[in-house]
Amino acid sequence: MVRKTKVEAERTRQQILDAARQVFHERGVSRTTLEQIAKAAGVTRGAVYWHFANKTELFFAMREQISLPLIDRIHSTLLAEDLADPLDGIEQTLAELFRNIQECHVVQQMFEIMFLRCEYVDDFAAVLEEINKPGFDFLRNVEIAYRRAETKGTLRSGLDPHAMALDSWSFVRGMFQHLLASQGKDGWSERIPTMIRVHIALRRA
Amino acid sequence: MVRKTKVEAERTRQQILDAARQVFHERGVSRTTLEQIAKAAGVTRGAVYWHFANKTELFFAMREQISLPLIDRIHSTLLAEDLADPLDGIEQTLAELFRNIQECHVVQQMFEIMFLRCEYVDDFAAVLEEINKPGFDFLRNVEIAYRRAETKGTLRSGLDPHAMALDSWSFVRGMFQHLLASQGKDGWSERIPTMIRVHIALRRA
DNA sequence: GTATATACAAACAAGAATGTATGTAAAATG
DNA sequence: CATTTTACATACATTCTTGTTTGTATATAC
Repeated sequence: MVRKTKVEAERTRQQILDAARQVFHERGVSRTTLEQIAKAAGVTRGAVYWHFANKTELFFAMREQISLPLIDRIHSTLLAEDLADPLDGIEQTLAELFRNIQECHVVQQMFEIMFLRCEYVDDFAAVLEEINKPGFDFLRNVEIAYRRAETKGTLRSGLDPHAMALDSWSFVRGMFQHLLASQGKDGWSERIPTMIRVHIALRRA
Repeated sequence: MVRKTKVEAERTRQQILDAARQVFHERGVSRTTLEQIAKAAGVTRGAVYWHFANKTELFFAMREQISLPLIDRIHSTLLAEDLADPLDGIEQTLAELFRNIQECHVVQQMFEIMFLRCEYVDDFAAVLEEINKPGFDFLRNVEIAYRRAETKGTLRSGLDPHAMALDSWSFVRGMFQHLLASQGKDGWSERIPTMIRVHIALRRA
């Protein structure tokens, strides 16, 4: 076989990452072998071991590549500067988040791997904390948004912004679970926008 | 080695089930070997293969033994006959549900296995549907409770019982995730009763 | 243009893990 | 009391995976 140029090598690296996502999604992380990934990527295990030390490192690389950009996008929308009603900002952010998942096949696969096809033990236990971290950021920012709504008087009086943020966070995480666990069998996808609207409407003045 | 009596055999079967839960929880389902389970149960793989055909069957047996009784308990509380305010019934049911998880070590381990240490592929994909089913039952019953509250006038007017049930379901499922994923590190456990109260208060008249 | 490092493929060695087959002593059974 | 199951332990064969090692053609650096 011929030696590849640097750009070609980078492309096979990407192919391996893509193949890993596919196979992880299909067989579960623990049960996929590097051989399967290599085959799906059209290379041999040699190439995989050249680019990644082992399966764990490959998994982490695959995950970061997809989730990091996603996280950035979310926060920029949530705290957009002075909206007329911050509650609209929250509503739109949530809607956009779920739209992202439903429309982007890659993101959806990644989430399904994270929630349904990965065992968080040993090396992977660290991933859990990395998953929780953006959650905490989200929680904090949503609370800020609710607080702004309180100031502007669009939040129904008597509602505590912190408590509302906690409730919304649970709501979001639950929706995630539903959406992923239902595997698109029930009509979950279509109900989501309505559910988000109802959830926010519950706390409008 | 001596042959055991029937009751003794039943006890080793139970020991294997207990050991399986422990080891599944510690190492993740895919990564635990029957050898590890056997060792933890104080027997050999021979005993495991005698009582169960393979790891999958053992997993299913372990799961059913714990989850079935739990499901029964939930529904009986949720639709308790004519409470003054059905919303109180929902609140109490949720509180009790989470208390169950926090207090019963076995239940907690089982849920952590299901949510964080199991890959839902191939044989295990069927488990997902079994998990979803009691969820649907819960959803339906909560909706009934909300409808009763509407009739009694304790549900804030203008709120749709069905939409409220969906919101509550997401809320519960999200709390599950938080509770299990946080691994008891943050002060989640203590906040839960308050969160439940807030969630229900949002929809009181 | 030569030397060297690169980007893999191919071969190798070793250790699990699984399923099955065999052995066996004691409990059931009659 | 003789026979037959039962409830395992032990041994075996086979298959998978993994990690490493070796080989090599060719970009790339100088």
